[in-house]
Amino acid sequence: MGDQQVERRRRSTKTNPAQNNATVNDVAKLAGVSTATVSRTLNSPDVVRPEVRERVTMAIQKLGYIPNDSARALRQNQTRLIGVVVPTLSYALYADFFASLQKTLAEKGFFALLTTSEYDLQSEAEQAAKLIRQGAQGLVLVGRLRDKQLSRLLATSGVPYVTAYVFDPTDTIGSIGFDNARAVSEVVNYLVSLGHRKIAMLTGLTTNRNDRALARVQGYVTAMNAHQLPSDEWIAQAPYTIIGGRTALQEIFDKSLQPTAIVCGSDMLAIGALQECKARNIQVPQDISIVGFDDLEIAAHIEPPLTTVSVPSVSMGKAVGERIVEICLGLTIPSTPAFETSLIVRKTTAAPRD
Amino acid sequence: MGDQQVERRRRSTKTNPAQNNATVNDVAKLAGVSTATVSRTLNSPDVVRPEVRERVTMAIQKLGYIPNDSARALRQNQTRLIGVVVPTLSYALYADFFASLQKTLAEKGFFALLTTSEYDLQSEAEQAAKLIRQGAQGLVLVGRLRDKQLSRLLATSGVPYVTAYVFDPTDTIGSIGFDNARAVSEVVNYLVSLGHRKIAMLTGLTTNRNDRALARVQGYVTAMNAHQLPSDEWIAQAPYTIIGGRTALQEIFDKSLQPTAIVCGSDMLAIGALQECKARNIQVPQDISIVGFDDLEIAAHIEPPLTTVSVPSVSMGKAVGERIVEICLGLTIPSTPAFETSLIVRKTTAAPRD
DNA sequence: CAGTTAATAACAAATGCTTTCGTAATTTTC
DNA sequence: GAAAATTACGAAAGCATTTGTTATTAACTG
Repeated sequence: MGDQQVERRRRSTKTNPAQNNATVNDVAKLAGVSTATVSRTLNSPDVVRPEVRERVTMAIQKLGYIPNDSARALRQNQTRLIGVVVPTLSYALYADFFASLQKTLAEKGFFALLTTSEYDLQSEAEQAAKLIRQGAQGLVLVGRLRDKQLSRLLATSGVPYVTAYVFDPTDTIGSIGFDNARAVSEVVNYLVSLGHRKIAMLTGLTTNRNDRALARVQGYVTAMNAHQLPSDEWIAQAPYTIIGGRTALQEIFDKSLQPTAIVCGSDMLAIGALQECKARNIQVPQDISIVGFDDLEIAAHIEPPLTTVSVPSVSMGKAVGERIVEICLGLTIPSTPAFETSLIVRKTTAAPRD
Repeated sequence: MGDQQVERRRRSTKTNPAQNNATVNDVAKLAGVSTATVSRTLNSPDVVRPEVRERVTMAIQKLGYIPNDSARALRQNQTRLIGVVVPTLSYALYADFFASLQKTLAEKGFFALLTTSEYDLQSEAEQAAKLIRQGAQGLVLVGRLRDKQLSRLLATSGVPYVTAYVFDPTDTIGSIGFDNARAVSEVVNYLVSLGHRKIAMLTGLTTNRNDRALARVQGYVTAMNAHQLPSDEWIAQAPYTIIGGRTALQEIFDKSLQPTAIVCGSDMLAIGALQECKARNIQVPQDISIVGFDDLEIAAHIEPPLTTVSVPSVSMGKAVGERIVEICLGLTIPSTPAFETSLIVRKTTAAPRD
């Protein structure tokens, strides 16, 4: 049997030319130990004699050895990659959420693979599928409403996931968020307590089945009903942008409705509404009260400072990060209660005239 | 020789309990072919007979087989992971940049591993090191000023990288950005042409060696010198926040300086300056002109709309994505010229009084 | 129809690391 | 001082792929 070709093909497939190349084998050879010992010096230094450890460390230094994580991942079945799909990064809320999440993951030795869905559930499903294929060990998603395909994939692949920004009392392990509906209801209650009766709502697009937006509308409708106030006509939709806020408010006015207060599904909508009022010479809060949602940095700094609902993006990001890591590591998992939002009253709300 | 223990330890190390498990082997068995054929149906379908291909595809379907990317990465030495370190995500500029970059990478089949440095070069170095260890095939960094350690690591590891937001004419391959200094010089020139002589500058923190901020200050100083105007005293630093802008402007006023125009290193600083002026009953632009930098969405929508410098974050993100992929794939690489910024004149600039 | 060629698929090696098992060396125990 | 226990290290298997080489079959040629 000719086995003389064993050594023939060495280092044949080198996609990346200038890549670092030292392997655990090179280190072992240089340090005069076995690869097992090199691995141990790296992963459980305490079980290798200081003297040997030193030698190995020197060799690593000298060769500029960097462990190949693909190999480690393959062997340990552990990529330490968490896939994250957020609607967008252009909205500060999600950017902050992700920043917090990423920081938490980093502390645990995990990495975030970030993609955006642009508020499209089908795109979300595609992104998630790609992330799983790429080796994501766990997934973080925003919202609980999702594409059928994705539901199936999550089930069949068995990849654990955590959802953020909505709270599902039936899943206190995998959902971390707050009660969007209740938060908006409280806003409505506050406005009613101020004396408002004609309250409009500006919401983000619900056509693409955005469950956060949907829940906020729901909260508005519920509260209005509870106060026996009309709501159906008083709702306008637009994208979560300043322009969106302006056009949505125009739409309300175009129906000849005369709201004394406007509840917005996001601060950007509220800022747009504020501008539209300014353009029409409507005084805020004297003529119209406006309430935002999210409490972005800018909200406190516009004129007049915006009354809004503060959302715990940062603590949610942290909690989500901890949770998904716990699940991936198979640790025992305490259930998480809903996070709380809080109404931040600034200068865009007041009692209606007379 | 006893080799009866070969089969003893099977499937022993299973870190992740509920993970998908079908391997290429299972698929091969079910389809009645070899693993090689399964691999080929996936990667070069044209070389396998349609009939067989069909059988394999069915088996893949049936088992819900998802290729293990760690194994593929190991074998091909190709992780398709690009590490990205940006200063922060809380600033919309970088969020938009990343969004564009990520989208471009996704189109090429690559993924972004995102971390933030919080404007700290040492942290940047640490993040980059982690990313390389995690298997990043290429790196995207912001700015060209970096920690000594990181420079060394980049050199020894041979991991290719691209820098963004600054342009280095000596490296038209690895640097993609614009001329920060010139952009600010043009702002100064514009203000001088309007008749301004007392021009202050509000800059981001330069103490942590932020080369974008540094270059912007440099551009201000150069232009002021060219016009034989004083500049040294007229500079104040603060973090890139609204509050930062307010305190920085206060600092200027506290020196009893009476600027008629203020150049800001970012829109957030400009918005802060604007607020400070409002608080002091200073009219903008009648009493003081203010110019921002970045052209965030909000800039066009505050009152009065902000004159600012538009930065090509999105096209830069796209170019960076294409470039780093080209490099990783070893493609031929055209050099990139500097991107252009443009001054967007809105309502916060005017000629000074008399 | 024998012989060459082309097309497919199987075999088996190789990727870099971790980890089990075994053993040699050292320490502890009675 | 011999037996037992402990410690430190090496040999080699195994993780799930890809891929160069070889074997098989089918097609084609003169």
